[in-house]
Amino acid sequence: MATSDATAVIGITIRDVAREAGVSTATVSRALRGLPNVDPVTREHVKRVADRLDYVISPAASRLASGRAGSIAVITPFLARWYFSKVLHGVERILQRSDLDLLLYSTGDPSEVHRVPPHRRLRRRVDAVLVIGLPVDSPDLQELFELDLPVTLIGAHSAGVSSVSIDDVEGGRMATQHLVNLGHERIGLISGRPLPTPFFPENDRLSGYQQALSASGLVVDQQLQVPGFFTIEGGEHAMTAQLAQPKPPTAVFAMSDEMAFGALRALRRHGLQPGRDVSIVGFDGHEMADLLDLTTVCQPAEDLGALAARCLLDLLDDPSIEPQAKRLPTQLYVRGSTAIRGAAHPVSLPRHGNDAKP
Amino acid sequence: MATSDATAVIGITIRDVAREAGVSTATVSRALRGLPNVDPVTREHVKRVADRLDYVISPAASRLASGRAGSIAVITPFLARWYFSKVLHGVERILQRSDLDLLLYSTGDPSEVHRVPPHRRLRRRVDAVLVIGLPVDSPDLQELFELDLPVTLIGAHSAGVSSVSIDDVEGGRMATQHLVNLGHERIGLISGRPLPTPFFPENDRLSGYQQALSASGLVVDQQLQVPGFFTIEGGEHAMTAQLAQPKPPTAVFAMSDEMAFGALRALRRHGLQPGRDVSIVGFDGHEMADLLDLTTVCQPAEDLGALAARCLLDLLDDPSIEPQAKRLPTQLYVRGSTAIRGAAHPVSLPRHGNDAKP
DNA sequence: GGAGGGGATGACAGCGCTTACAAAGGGGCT
DNA sequence: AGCCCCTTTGTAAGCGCTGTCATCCCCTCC
Repeated sequence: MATSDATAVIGITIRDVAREAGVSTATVSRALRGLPNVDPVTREHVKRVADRLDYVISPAASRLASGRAGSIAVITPFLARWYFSKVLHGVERILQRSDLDLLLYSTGDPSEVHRVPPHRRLRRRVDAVLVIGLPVDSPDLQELFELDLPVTLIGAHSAGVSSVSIDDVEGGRMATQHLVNLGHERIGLISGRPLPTPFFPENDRLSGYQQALSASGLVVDQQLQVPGFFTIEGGEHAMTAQLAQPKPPTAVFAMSDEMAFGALRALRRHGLQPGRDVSIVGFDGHEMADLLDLTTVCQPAEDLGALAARCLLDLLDDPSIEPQAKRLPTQLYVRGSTAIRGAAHPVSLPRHGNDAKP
Repeated sequence: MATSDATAVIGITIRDVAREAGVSTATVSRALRGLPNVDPVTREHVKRVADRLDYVISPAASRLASGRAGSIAVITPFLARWYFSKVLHGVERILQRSDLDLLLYSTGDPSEVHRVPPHRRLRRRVDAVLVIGLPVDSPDLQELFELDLPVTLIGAHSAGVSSVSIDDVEGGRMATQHLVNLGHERIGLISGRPLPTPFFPENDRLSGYQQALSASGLVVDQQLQVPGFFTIEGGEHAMTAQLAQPKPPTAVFAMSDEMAFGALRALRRHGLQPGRDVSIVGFDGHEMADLLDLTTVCQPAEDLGALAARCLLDLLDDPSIEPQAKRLPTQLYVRGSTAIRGAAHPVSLPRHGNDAKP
């Protein structure tokens, strides 16, 4: 291969800059990368020449020579769901300022059949990995750890791995306690998957739920815990199942806003009014929660992503940093979907949620 | 630098595979990449050896030698908004099967101050570019074209550039015609930005809106066109502004579901009921539209992304393919937020005097 | 004034692939 | 039998950087 003429249309190389600036390629490399031990005058000169020639470094060459991949992978099961897109946004914002490329890998639902296992693709391709909300016991993740790359987990945590998440136990407790405080005693739960996954948000939220109930001397009833799979439809089905019980709950904590939205729809379909007939608390702080007047536990998803990205960048700078699990606070936003138990009337059957004016 | 011992911990190289398989590195390269003119037996053998050694090609080396960047950039202004995250998901799904890396670049709102202009970062770094929903007149995009890379636009179109989008004129017409058919005569519009952008969805939707009105002999009233900036809040403000008019519209077409959601909230805040008092049509097919009983023009966002990715892959395969503008169909979903004008009661005044439920 | 030190620069050998080109072998065909 | 062509394989020259090492030069200090 090879065009021996370096000035060809293909592109300006470091050699062209070196020649033009009257220095060696090594000096150009050092000057442009901000390395120490370069005369400020030389550096300025080189920079100016590079600019004038419109020189752009060849990432491939640089990577090959330096052994660094120059990019980091972001692995997420979903792209179009609230939490994941928010986190990704935060990550991107930070990474954009670094000179690392952001390689996006979506795995799809962990339960699905995989297309290409990420670790296979990641080898020699990235310097570090950011994982959004994948269960730690996922085989993919295990193989990822074996790649021996710096990893930061978002929304999950694991011993010996740096992570950024919220305090899900506290979040679950907060949501449930709110319902308890309103006088509710039969408090249902719309959880994620049927089988709990260790070290994963849903377990912690479940713990918080259980703790809040127990602390108030309430019974933790397995019948009142229905999986909603973190989707709107799932939430709707779960709520419908709750309502179908012989003794339905008077309040429900849904582990995500999207499931809570589904629950709201189920209520509407049953002619029930959120807050008055059944109280609902969500989890996330979805923009739509305000719209639907849903009480919810807000989590700073975008900040989680940004913080995780910063951690990873730091880790890349100084690999000796001990991994640590950082937490960001959550906050309860109380809205109309929760109310004192039996505040207005016992269950009645209005058609649609809209009340008359005073 | 340089460990001369290739079998070092650093990694297995093509040379190791070649030695182990008893062939030359060239043959290994050819065999592994599926190039023609390799004896099937040799190929199988090489593959087996490579597998056994757990060999992974070094992208950097491959890219440097071949001159291909091995990755494509996806540029999007937003990550966490419905349309963009859906499209991105579609793109990712297709690209995952290719051996190209997906580099994610979010520009933020085009009106914002930029961090790093994308084209600066893209040079020598990607083989092709996928642009989601950026106005064609954006300076960024212009400089992008000058990079002379294969480009595919999603949700916009431009002469000489391949693109994938919906028929926004038809979509706007469909939404508006629906309202006309229901007997509405004062039909408001919640648009995107105040100033129209050439070749951009909002202009086409606007055209569709105008066409539908004109075709039915209705007046196109500038006063009834309010920008909503494609956000919930923007939609709410816009709707509020519509209601504050001396002669408010009886129906409104919002150019996105998120703005329509905001409009719904504005209605609620004014004690008005969607469908009965004011009809609202959205645009997108957001999951939440079903929940909120919003009539909307559905667009297949994920399919748009997938199709665009396929186009770009094809273009990369065969650069001689003529750029073409592909379109995907939209579909009107009629729900409760639109109804025959004055079906229940004649139009009541927005501010006060709202009657109770039947 | 000479030795020693340190900052600035240059020379150059790779990094691990790809690919033109050359070479070798194996038929089919005349 | 000899020729030609095609398939398969090997050889080796880069791709455009980085990093080590050597060199040079200017200062400082004794």
